[in-house]
Amino acid sequence: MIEIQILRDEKERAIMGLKKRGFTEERLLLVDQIIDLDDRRKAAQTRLDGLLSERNSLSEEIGNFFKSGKAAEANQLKDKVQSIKNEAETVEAALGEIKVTLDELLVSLPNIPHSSVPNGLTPEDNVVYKAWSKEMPKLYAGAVPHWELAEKYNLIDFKLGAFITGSGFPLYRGKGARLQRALISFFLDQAQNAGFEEIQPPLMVNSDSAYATGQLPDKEGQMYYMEKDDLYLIPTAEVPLTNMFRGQIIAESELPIKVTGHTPCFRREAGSYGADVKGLNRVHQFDKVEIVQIEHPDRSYETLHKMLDHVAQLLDQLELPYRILHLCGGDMGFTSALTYDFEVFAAGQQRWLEVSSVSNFESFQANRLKTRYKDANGKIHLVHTLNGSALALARIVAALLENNQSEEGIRIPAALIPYTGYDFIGTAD
RNA sequence: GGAGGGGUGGCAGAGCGGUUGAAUGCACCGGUCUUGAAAACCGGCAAGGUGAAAGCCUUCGAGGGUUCGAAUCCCUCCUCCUCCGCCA
Repeated sequence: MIEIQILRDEKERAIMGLKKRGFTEERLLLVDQIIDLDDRRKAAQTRLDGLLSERNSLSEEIGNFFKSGKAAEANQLKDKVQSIKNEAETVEAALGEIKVTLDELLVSLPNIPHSSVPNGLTPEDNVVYKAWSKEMPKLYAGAVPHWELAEKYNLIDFKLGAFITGSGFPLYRGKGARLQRALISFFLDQAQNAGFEEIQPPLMVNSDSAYATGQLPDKEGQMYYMEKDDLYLIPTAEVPLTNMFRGQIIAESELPIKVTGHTPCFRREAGSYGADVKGLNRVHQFDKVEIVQIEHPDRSYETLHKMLDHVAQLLDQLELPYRILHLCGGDMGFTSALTYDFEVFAAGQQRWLEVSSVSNFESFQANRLKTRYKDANGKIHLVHTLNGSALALARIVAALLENNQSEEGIRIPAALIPYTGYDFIGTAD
């Protein structure tokens, strides 16, 4: 949720930013509506406060009258208080309505894109921030996509997963399952080396948490929901990891706070179809290691780039060709101010697959989370929150299998061998 | 799932209808003292809204109710602890 103060103080920047997200002139009126509504909120609040103040002092007087045995005077004042209360009730109801409307409008407003965010509305408008300059993998003539490799070497059973649960729920087995475990351990170790504290969070969250990080109400349909318990299955570890800090006031000296965690991620992905959803390209359940930082506003962009370096280094170690995209205004998530996507080239399909998304949310999430820090002067400000995938497994596995295939089998990159315990997947397995 | 007892400031812990936003202690910050530190002493120390400020208002797990007035009484929910049952 955007800070109203930003709309007031930096209205021009806000308008410019929202235009990048494809806001029409008509929708831009929202900004003025919000400011106007906030003015009305203040006026109503001031009036209510005045009435309550009056009520409080009269109540005190009544107390004093009773104490000194002047019941008649006390009862007289009671009538006066009653009329004040009636008025206060009316004002309070009006104020309540204003607040509800204001909140609805605010919640519908996405984050203001950073000034560097490219113009454009569709994924085609994303700008390549860092291209792959080295060699692309050269495959032999009989190379195939990962779903065929998975079947050939008995690594992943999509049919069995579909039988047990439904499509989009792969079942990993043998060396396939071991590869999953290896990647998770590798990613977590790397994150730990980079100073992130390892967390194992709950995999279901309540609506307060989903709301605070922006999954609700924006992406309600994206999440699996358990009605009986009013809980959501997490679509990413970002939700529980960021909510660790909901409502907290952190000492400035403790920033940045860095946490990481591996979790399965559950996504309904309603409405997807075609080649996009083949094999591991898009599934309902996949594993991911997420990195989250709570950072001082002055340093958040510097930190964002450090996170970029961290992800890049992981891909280097896995020997996967990748590129970094600077997402355009229209393709960025609702809560993000600046997002870089990492795409890995999957040679068996000859296509780029998104494996990581690294974002700075500035104070947008923090505003809903009410996560703040106290500066040296004792002043309290909202923190900035950032997160990134480091990394998402399913598509990494896809690229790993496809790019390292040969007639004999699949080679495992050196960095991973200590974790897999094997260096090759062959037909003999 | 059943029975009982709790949820108050960063922590501990009073308050149980009328200057209680909240005693007291610890922690923390500033000062005095000291060569320095500790101790001792003095002072400060919740958040949000509004306002230039003084101030005013709100908040004692959450929501609702009673009352002129609620941290204090009533109802609902959440949560924690103890005991019983079940269980990886």
